Amino acid sequence: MNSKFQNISVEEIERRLKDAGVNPTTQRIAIFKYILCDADHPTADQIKSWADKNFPKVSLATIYNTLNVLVDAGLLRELNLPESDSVVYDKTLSEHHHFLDQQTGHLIDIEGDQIRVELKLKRQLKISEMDILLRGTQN
Amino acid sequence: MNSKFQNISVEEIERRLKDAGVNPTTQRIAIFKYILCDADHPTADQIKSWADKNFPKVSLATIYNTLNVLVDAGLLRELNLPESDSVVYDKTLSEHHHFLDQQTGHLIDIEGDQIRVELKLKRQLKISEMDILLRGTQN
DNA sequence: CATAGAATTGGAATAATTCTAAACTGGACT
DNA sequence: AGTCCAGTTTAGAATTATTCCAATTCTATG
Repeated sequence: MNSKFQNISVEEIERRLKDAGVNPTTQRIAIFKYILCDADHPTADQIKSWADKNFPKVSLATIYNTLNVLVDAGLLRELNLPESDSVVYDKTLSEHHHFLDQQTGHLIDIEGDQIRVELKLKRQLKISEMDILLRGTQN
Repeated sequence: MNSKFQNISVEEIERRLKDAGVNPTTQRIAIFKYILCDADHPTADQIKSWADKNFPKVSLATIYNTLNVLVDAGLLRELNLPESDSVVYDKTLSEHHHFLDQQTGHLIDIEGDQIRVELKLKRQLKISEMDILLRGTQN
């Protein structure tokens, strides 16, 4: 159920791109499908490595362009973890947080319903977003 | 009480450095004092700008060296916020989190006692650290 | 099928940080 | 005071992720 590796048809990918107002080009479809179906919080470089094995040519610039387009369209989120120099891309759009396994470096999504936060702020703050990063180990 | 700008004597700074096993050189004392007394979540570049006005010469490499030494000694923490390309340094060592004012870009410490988190994790995870970043606006 | 606007490309540019090798400092021992 | 040495500082080169740029290639539409 919670499988990271899904099978989504090219048609479905195209439809999602169009619905989000993104022109579904060959490169965008391929990159988006890879992220949705095969990858797990990939970096631009990991996407590039994968692309090099599966396409005649996709330039790194196109990968960055595409990722930015997808993020701007709300189809992906970018995550900037302190422990990595590279941005990783997150296909999960529902409210969620993250757990980083300090032994393996593996990043796991934690759905929003698994964390309840109670704020007792002294200041008058209007909170619009909240990022939580848990660190630790898995048994 | 919650003042960001404190007055701590050079002797006290030296003592803290020594206690943490850090050789209290002129540059380290100056930089550490600046962070503790005058700065608010500064970046290396901001420290460099300040240093340029107050010293004949402090190289940027020394600033980075010093910051790394202080972080390794547990005298500072580094924060890597998604919205900035640069690391910022945090003098507050007690458990706390952060609020980022999306209008001003200002970063505010939120003490640990103002946030209560209840975890209902499905997986068996042993949590050792938790970073929370709130975003929003101030009234 | 012509064409304009969008997408892609390779390579140069940028920016934060680290690396390197040389020069400098300051305390310990004469 | 003079020498020595480990630790520190320095300037500048190197690294790395990402963006920029100008030129080329697609693609949808008339």
